[in-house]
Amino acid sequence: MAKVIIIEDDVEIRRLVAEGLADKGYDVDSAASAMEGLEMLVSVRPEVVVLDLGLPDLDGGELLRMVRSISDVPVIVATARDDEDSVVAMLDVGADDYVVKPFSVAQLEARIRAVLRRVGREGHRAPIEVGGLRIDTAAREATLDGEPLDLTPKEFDLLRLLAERAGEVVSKREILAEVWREPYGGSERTVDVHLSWLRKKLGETAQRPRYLHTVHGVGVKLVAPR
Amino acid sequence: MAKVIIIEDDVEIRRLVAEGLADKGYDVDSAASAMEGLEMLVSVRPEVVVLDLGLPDLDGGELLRMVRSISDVPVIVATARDDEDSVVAMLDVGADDYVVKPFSVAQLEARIRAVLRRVGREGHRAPIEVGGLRIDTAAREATLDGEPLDLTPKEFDLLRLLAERAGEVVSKREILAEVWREPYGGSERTVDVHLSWLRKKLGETAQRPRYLHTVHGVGVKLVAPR
DNA sequence: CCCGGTCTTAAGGAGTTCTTGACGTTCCCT
DNA sequence: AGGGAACGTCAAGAACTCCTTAAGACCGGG
Repeated sequence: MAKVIIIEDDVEIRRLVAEGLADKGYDVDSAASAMEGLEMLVSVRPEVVVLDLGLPDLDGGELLRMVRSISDVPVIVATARDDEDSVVAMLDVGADDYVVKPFSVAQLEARIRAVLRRVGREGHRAPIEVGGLRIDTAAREATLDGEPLDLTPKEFDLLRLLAERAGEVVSKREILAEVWREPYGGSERTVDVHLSWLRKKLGETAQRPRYLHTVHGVGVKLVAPR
Repeated sequence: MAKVIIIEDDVEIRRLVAEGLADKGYDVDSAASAMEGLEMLVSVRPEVVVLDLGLPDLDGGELLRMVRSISDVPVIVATARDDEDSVVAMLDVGADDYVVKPFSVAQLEARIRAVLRRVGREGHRAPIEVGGLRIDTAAREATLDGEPLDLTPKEFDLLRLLAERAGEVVSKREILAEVWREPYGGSERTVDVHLSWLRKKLGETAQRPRYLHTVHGVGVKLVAPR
């Protein structure tokens, strides 16, 4: 399973987390200091880093920047109490997610899995094509019959999800889980609204669909127009 | 048999349900709090979760969202009294079914079985074919001799159920349980009406059946016409 | 600090789908 | 053949889902 490294100075927490994750099948290494963590990063090449803020030898933000300079590995920050400011700062510098101490191992694992899922999916693949639609996930660009579509982030994610599963009906709940993953969903109405906007940009209406077909009571599916 | 976890703070109910289900052959674990439940979710990896609303440490909706962020495991919500609003909210956030307290173990087990049957079927991604009928469950499309059938949700579910068990007589009560998710209530007349509509769309009548044959006093079966 | 773009939420209205009850027909059993 | 139960169909209203618009919240940049 996935390789994880924990950078955390508190012996107790380190051991707890390391063992907890190991029990769940992760391949875990841990470092007690920033320096040790950096060395481990290059030697172990983990798929996820769990980084404690408040290390004795180096400021967390500084360390995160250094990590980012050598790798794109996802970093989950563990912060003591609900320190909003530092969390925001961390996300700003490139952290992927965070947990607030005290956290359960289960909670941490949930974040790890979410992060892995996310990056796993973003492995740049060939652009998706459905009819005259072309979705370039790497460039984050979409075109319709060669014309570029000006999509907002959510619209793009929504379109990509539906295109990845072209021909398959996707429920709104599923869409919420996939596209709106932070911080745990919203209402299905929101999906409706974004779908409506997407339709407008695709030059179609719900009554006269070309790509986006709603399946009453179930969800939507994207199909190539005939 | 299937692994189930119960998340319920009331000791009495927890014990009752856990023992009741264990008697029926389920592999049951129980948690007394939301946090414990989450940990159990990742450690035990149950096939079904029974979740009590009104836990002391976390709002049910919040917990359900967290569960959903980790896994797609079916969740059956147990709600005190007939709290319509919270039930609707739960289903909206991704609950699969619910029971209203006080509920019997038998009742709960019926729901569990229905849910398991349902998800077990999701694996069947391959379209079903019976004679000139073709039912694509992923795309939620049905065709007859290549011509698309315009079916309502219930009609589609009904046709799929019968097609999955082609040649076998299915009772209306069973249909109600599967398609209408009402193991107890529900009028069989409703099934008749939908069957009638289905027949019309299949281009046949009850008197001159091609696919849908009623077996008087027993139920209906779907067979390929000869 | 304001501004533009984006997202969420609320609400109305339109359209579809479901349920119900009635009534006629068919089937089975005696 | 007759009676009763099960079944088939119709029509109408209830219930539900969906679409769209508009208004405000939020966020980052100028």
